[in-house]
Amino acid sequence: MEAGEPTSLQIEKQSLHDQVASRIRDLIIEGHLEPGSRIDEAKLVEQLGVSRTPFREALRTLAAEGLIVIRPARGSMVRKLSRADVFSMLEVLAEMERLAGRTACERASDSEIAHARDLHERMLEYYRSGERMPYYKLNQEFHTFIASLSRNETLCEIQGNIMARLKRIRFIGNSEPEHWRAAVDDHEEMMDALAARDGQRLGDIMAHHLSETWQRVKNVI
Amino acid sequence: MEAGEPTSLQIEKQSLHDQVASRIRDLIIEGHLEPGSRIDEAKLVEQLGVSRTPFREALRTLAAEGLIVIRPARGSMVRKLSRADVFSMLEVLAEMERLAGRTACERASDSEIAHARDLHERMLEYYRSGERMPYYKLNQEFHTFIASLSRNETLCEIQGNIMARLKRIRFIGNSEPEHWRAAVDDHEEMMDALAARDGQRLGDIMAHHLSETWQRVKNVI
DNA sequence: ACACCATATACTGTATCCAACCGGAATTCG
DNA sequence: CGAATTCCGGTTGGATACAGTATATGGTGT
Repeated sequence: MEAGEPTSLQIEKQSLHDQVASRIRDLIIEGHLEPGSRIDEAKLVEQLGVSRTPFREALRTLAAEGLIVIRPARGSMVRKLSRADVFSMLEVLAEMERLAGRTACERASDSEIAHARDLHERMLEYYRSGERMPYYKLNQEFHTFIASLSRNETLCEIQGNIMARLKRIRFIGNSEPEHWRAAVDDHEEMMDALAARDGQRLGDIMAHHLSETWQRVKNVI
Repeated sequence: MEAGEPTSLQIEKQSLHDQVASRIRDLIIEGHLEPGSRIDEAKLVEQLGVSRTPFREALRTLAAEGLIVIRPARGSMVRKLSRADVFSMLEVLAEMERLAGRTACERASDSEIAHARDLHERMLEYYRSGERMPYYKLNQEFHTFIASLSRNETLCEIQGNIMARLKRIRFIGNSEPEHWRAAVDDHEEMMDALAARDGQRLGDIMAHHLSETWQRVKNVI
């Protein structure tokens, strides 16, 4: 959701609660805060070296983003995703990516498509050398980039939000070799469709890609 | 502070910032706070009779929802939607409703479809008697209900969020009689498709319905 | 007239206090 | 002896006062 514009010359005059929110987001995504675990306000405030006010503001933000749950007078906890939660997110995300794929083919410039190709090539290398983590990072970037080609701000925002919520789970997902291979094949097809500017096909592949993710992931939860 | 939903026996143990957030949300949606206008923290705090702490937490929530914009050290303002913003939201919303329509046909019970029919009939009456406001309210409820039939929590959440952002604009939208009539016709078709459990068709109509909304609205912004 | 500086007016962040509430433990009663 | 009630500790929620800082405004000097 944040991660805004590195392009603009804007001074990153982020307010403290934004920084705190980003920090906690990372802690959650990277697994330093277990899903379902209580968030000890006093302890985290101590660790981060900020006072309670901006910290609590940050918690409200994360709650609105759906990353944590706040129960009045009982503190907040990292949101634990149920099977149904994950399925519903993937179902929505699939349609988001379908839309992104369809419109990207209409709205992207040639150089942007070339850049997508470049990202894809680099992912291929990481796949061949079996480096999961860099592949995973690039994968995120690839999907985010395709979304941006839709020129649809709202779509980017929602896609980013859902991906943030699912990050840890998706990472777990492609641990098995054959799954990983299938994912890479999908990406190959995506690049074909994008190069041919076949929006319908690209959208279908991207949606299908996520239904495969569900197959991958559903037994792990 | 009339909260409004006495529907379930749910304990109304809402924390203060939630109440404040709802209150401000209503102020924005009902137009008491103009888009683009600065939000005078001190004044609103005074009016609402709360202190700054829950108020600012509420602002953070609304910012995460996209209803207001907070610029560090320069205060917050009601988000002003550009043409592109509205288009992007409608484009996303259309896909959301398409998904809702498609899956609703698979997952809804007969009695739920009957309830949708009931909502539709009541809307028809308001249409015939020309009562815009009650029609509008029921219209919101109708679309929200269809979304709920998808059994997809995430979809409901996002659809609700986008609808909240667009509420004022959509209300402006159907001021012209012929547009209103077209909208009613769409709803008639929706009910047909839902009754026939033709998910593809229902999804298409609902998406098309929103592209009409864009045609309605685009000149007003 | 324009530029620059000083002051005023916010908004942001901190610290502290008190009240309300949840959960568990101890006590009491059946 | 078991169960319900009560009490208490710890945590969260809300209010307020205060300090720091950035923006904006207005005035002054060239």
